[in-house]
Amino acid sequence: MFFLKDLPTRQMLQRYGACYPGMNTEAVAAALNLLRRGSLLMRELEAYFTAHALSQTRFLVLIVIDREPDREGLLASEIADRLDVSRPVVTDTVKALAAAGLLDSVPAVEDGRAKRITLTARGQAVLADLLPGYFAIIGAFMARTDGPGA
Amino acid sequence: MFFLKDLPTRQMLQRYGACYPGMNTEAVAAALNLLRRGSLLMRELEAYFTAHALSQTRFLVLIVIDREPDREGLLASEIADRLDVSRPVVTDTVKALAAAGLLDSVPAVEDGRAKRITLTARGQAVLADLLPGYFAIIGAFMARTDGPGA
DNA sequence: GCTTATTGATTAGCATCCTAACTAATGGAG
DNA sequence: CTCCATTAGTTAGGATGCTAATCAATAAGC
Repeated sequence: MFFLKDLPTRQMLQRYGACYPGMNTEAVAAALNLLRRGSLLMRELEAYFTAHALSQTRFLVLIVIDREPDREGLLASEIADRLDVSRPVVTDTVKALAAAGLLDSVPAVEDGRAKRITLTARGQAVLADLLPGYFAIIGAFMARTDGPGA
Repeated sequence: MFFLKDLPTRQMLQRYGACYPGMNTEAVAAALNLLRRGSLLMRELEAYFTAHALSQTRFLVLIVIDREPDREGLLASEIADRLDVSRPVVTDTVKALAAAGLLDSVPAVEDGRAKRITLTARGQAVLADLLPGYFAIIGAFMARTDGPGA
């Protein structure tokens, strides 16, 4: 998360640019906007998930499993591959979601080390319940911040 | 941080949109791009700071103090105001930066509760050292991802 | 002037991320 | 077949964020 509330003005950046000749003022201004906007949206989404006893990461775990319905569930390592989080995070997240009844985790028959992780009916229902609000928050945020002030 | 590596295609979003009538497909696609790009840049910047014994947040603390040279340092609560992090985070961050010799923290004369936090000469030097690399990472990232594929 | 509310900062406890090290199962080389 | 490298998953320990509760100093009410 990028926590700076008031981004430097173009003027301030140009002053920096004078000191650091290689710097692309426009690119930096755009990047700081990207970071700040992304962080603000992230905060809103995290609050939404927290209010529903989830988190961004837990939600994304549900999503990536739901996204491949032809597969008979995913392995933990496959989830980690699709999600740019470390394996231990997948272990903990899956454990929490299974405890909440949203995922099932059964040993894989073809590989004694692996586990097949699937959505339960309840997991699918929770996902379907959350998506409209998720899209609504995103839509409202973009409408609010996509203008000239952004 | 937004961890989903492969964003949903427009086609997948449109299928979702069919199920959830209120959804603005274009806005959602743009928002997911915003989140993912922001997270990728954040990762690069965090790696840069980690390699220099700092973190994004510690760096921003240095920045906000440096940004107001006319003030005789900032109070911890003023740092928290400018930085959208909780007070305890400021307490810990300032403590760590002071231990590293980058900040000074002296009791405020006009208010027995408060502390005036200033950059040391070393803190200013570290900041000046880090900025060129920071801007370079941002510039490279934007050049790489700002194109049509982004 | 004394009591109470507010404010600056910290502490305590929790959540979630990471890397490094570990266990257990698989699979390939000889 | 046996040994060893690889792979799946977990555990352990550390960093960093949060909220709620606490302590101390200031400010405000009567």
